[in-house]
Amino acid sequence: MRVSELVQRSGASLATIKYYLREGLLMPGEATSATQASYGEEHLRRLALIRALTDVVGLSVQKAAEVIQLIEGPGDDLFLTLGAAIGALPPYVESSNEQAQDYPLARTALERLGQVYDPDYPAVGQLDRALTAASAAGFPVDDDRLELYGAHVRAIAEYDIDHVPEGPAQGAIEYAVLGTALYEPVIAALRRLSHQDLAMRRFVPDSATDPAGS
Amino acid sequence: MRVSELVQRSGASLATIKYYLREGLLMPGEATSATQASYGEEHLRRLALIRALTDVVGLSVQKAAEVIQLIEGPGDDLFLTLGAAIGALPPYVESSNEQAQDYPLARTALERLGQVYDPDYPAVGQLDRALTAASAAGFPVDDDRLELYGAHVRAIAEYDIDHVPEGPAQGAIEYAVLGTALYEPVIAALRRLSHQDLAMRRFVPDSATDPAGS
DNA sequence: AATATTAGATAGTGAAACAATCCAATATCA
DNA sequence: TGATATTGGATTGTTTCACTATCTAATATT
Repeated sequence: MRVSELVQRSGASLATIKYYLREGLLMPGEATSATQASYGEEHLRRLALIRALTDVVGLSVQKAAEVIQLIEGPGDDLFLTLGAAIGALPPYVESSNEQAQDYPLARTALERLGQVYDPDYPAVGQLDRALTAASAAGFPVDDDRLELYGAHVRAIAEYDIDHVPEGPAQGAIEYAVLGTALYEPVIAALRRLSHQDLAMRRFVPDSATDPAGS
Repeated sequence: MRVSELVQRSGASLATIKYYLREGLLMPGEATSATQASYGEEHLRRLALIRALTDVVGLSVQKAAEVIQLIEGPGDDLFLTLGAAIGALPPYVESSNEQAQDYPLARTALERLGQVYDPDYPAVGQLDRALTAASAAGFPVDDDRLELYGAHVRAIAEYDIDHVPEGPAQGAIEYAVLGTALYEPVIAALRRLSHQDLAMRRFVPDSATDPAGS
């Protein structure tokens, strides 16, 4: 298909597509002449991925480009590649490429959960920041909460790991990175909706049979 | 304390503090003269909250202002206030203030989970967007995954609801809004770290006693 | 009295994410 | 075959955001 059709089917404007082409998020179409190129279904899927990463996950275009580069041509070290991809996900913590950070809150939390972790893994810094921010704002995560959250999150993570597709490392990386990124908003939304469900059942008597409260 | 001390203790620059004052995120200090005002601990806490909402939760300054307004002076309808606050949280979905949306994916998902929900609640749109984006990018949420996620997320939400502080509605709103917002990054980071923990235990034999793999 | 600080107002800055325009080369259609 | 439309490639413009800087006049501090 030509660009005009890609514009129609993807919903993105021509200017936006050209921009993504320039920034390397979208691969160029197969050139058929000096002024024509043909695009395929993979371009449509890519556009959907870009919108998912930017609009839903909340990545900047540059971070989305990083993630896409990583799942396109993963390095030989699976853990390094995965770590780099996780590091690009929000909330972004600038990696201290010099001295290793201490991350005291994250460390004690992970020890309490009995979890194995690599201190250089970006998510450690992300956890520390999240715990620090919650405390500073007056909502510290106490041990009870941490343990309950940890147990249920671990069950979710186990399901994720159990369903890594077999086959080439490429597919596993893609599943790991995009599954981490794309399912997070799902989990967040489900939690918000569970809050509402529980609150309605508890505080609004007939809500179970009359959701809208009309 | 004077502004200079607030600058020191908060880590924010004077220009930034003035900006937050202008935008209504930070309440003005008590004026002691035409060119002096005194600030207290509540200003420090507020600054920490602003940074938590912007840096960690990922809100824009304007959305953070909305959230702060809502928890400062909650309306008389608890559910409306809560819905408005949730609506300001990312991923931001513009509310269709005209015709009610359909949200087919979210609807079937919530029906399968047997959850009560208000279709006007912003999280419904957020869930739909997240499910749609995941599908379009090639990672649909199948029923098994949905049910497992749903069950564990519900357990987390139950803990949240069980620990709503007693007392005035003001405190409950604040807990609900900030607990929703501030604990989400904690949950996300814990999931990422559980992935790593499980992957290491599964694929790297001695990792349980040698986390860094040194 | 000299110097420093501050509130309040206004203007400026740099990055980000496109959007618009231009040109020359090709397609497409009448 | 000629007129019109589309496209690739490059460049420039626009808008928004989150600050940052500057200025003035009044007050604090030394």
